[in-house]
Amino acid sequence: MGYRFPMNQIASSLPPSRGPADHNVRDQIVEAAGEHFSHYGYEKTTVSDLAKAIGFSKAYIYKFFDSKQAIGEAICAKTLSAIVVAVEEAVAGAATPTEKFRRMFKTLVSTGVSLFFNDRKLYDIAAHSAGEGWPSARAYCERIRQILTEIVREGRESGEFERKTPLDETVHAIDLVMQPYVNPLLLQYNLDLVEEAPTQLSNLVLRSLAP
Amino acid sequence: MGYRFPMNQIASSLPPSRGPADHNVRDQIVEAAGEHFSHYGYEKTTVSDLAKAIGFSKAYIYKFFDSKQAIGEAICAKTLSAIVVAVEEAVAGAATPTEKFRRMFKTLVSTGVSLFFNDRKLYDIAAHSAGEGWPSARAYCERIRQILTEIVREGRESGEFERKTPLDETVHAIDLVMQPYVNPLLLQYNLDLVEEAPTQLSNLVLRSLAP
DNA sequence: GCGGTGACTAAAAGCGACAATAGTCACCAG
DNA sequence: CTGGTGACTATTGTCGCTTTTAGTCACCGC
Repeated sequence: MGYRFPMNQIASSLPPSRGPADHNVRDQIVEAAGEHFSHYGYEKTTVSDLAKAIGFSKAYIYKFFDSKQAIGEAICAKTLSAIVVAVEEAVAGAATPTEKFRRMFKTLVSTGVSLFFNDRKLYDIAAHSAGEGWPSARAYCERIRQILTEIVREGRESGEFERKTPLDETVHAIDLVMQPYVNPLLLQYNLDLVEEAPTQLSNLVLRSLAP
Repeated sequence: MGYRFPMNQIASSLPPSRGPADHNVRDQIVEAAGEHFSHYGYEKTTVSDLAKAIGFSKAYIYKFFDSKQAIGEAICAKTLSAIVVAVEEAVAGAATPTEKFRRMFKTLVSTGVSLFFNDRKLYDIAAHSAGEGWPSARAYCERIRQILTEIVREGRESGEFERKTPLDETVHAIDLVMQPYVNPLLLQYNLDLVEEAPTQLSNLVLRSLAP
């Protein structure tokens, strides 16, 4: 039996869903939710709306999801996954760890901001998710940290970055620096810094990584 | 004629007040506001409450302040000044620029957090102020940046910090790093990081400043 | 003029009745 | 046993109304 989520999707540690994992109807729900949430927002779409959209009763939806929030989580995970994918692609296209880090940071911010402006409703879900510490948001931050760790590790191995400080500590500190731009909840308060921050902070971080 | 605010107070660039600058009644208003806001919060205290507390009519208060918000600003400025003073003292007690920076960051966070837990009502005003970009909050951030600039400048002169990158840029980047812990609006979202962040981030910043 | 106010208004907060919604459950069809 | 639902409830949101509240102004006593 396959895992509950498709490959590059962010998997919640404790999936708050029920019913069969891969089921046509489940996908239909997620799809309908994606459109409705994106159009009318999380609050303004009722579970009945989703039921109507896929031609089933509201009660049937609860065979697949524990709660409306669980549906929100699924959408949120999908949204955040898109950012992760963008970051992964940007990183893959860079040659050196230094460049990887720069691109990672920049892509992270720019996709986040673009989500904010082009898909505000979905962004709001993500922000809310981060604020409440939902698994989807946690998993997202965790994934970003992993990518970061990989970059730093690679940089250390190639001798491009210093090797004195403990890896975990370094990564954690850099993570703290990026946090205000990674976390959707915080990003919205830093929109005015979004132009300068990635470059300036990348410079600072990279200086701190110099061997 | 003296300036509108006592020496180590944060002065708004465009003082949104009216009436004589140093007037007994003005001080009484500020004092009463300090107590009421701190006790019952900004929203729950009415201007009439303040008037009653000092034994004058509500209308008279508006001879000294443009609006309730202006009174809020005064209180906010006072509150934030206290943080600045704490930071200045901590910095003054340190020998090297490195140590000054460490203490600055640490004091900033710890006084901010202590404000959050011990004077929540006042903290909320400060957070609101920062969110709305009131002059008092701007001035506070500006003052923090000045102190930071001074430390970096001193460190550069003494050869403790690198001198290659432009001073402004360096300071700005460090400022960005500290922002989530300086800005009361942001600090409240980072309370769980408050233990580790100052040390970890200080380490990172200082590594980036190494000559 | 200076120190001070009550009476007014426009806008917003508070409130209670009512409607919409999340979530459950017993039950039905094949 | 799988696939599916209508009818129910407890909670939450919303709407219109009343009360408060920020802010003004003309005016008073000295």
